Amino acid sequence: MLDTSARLLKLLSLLQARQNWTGPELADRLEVTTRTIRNDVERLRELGYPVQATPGVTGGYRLGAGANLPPLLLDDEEAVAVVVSLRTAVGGTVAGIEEISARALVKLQQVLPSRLRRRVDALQAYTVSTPWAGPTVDAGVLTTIATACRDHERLRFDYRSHDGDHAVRTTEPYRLVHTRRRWYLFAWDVERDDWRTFRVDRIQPRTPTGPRFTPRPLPGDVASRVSRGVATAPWRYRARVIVHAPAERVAQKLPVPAEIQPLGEDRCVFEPGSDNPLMLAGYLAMLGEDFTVEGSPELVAALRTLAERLLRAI
DNA sequence: GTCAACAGAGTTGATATAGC
DNA sequence: GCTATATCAACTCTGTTGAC
Repeated sequence: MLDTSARLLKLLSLLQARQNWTGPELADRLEVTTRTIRNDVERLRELGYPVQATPGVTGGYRLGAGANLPPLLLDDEEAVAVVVSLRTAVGGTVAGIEEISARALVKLQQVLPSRLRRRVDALQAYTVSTPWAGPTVDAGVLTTIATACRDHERLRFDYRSHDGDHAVRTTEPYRLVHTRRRWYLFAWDVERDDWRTFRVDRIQPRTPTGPRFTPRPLPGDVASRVSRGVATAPWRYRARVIVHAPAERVAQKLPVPAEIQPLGEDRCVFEPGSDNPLMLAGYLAMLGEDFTVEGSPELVAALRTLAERLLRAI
């Protein structure tokens, strides 16, 4: 049997690991009687931990949210994951949390056992992330949206579209999706009566949020839907491109999911887009497959420019 | 340093009560 | 019927103190 202090920590760890425990379950885990569990729960409460107890058939003990964050007991894997996440956040795409993340990181590294510190250092030393020069997202905006998602409250915000237009949108927010180094809000657009994806760095929420709404069933896999939405965003330049290769092979070479339609066994067609025709030309050149452009004189001109530049290079 | 006495804390069992 | 809460009493363990 563990001594009292060790058992209290173990009990706290169990309560943090799972939402609901019955007295007999905890007693079994800690090799004491349910009476002792009750004493220990009482001690945790005296120490400020909000242990909630529910009587009845579906009853049990659970650790509630208190006024202050209680000390968290992380196992080895969880501790490594938190440190790596904090290091990523220090140089991440959410503005305003870099310094806070660094402070939390210092605290955590101070108490990290040396065996775990070695693992974290190894991960840090042998992984490289490219610096992000794109728009960052305000942490406060992200928190406001996430809270509205959680509480099922309508969200009104000023939205700057890709062509610079400003509009006020009223949405029922559902999910925040992080893909391709950008944050997106997946929401039901109340005025357009349809699902929409919004870039969070273009959102300026109007507070307070509300009123509350009844959640709708989500239309399948939100992450995939957002990825597809990003790939088919309203680019300034779009082109219909026939690729002389099987659709499966082309799909494997594309950096983002796209709607590809097979044209027989050896050809397929898709419609890539970009705000810059030269970038679109480079993107198609890197496919490593023969292709034919239909329409889009801007893309044709960009391909010609690119081809001439490459020829001059040799 | 060792031992006994003592106090206090911790654990357990039993029982009654209340909520679901 | 199951589970948590509250109370009381008995037992065990541990730390402290004082005598030798």
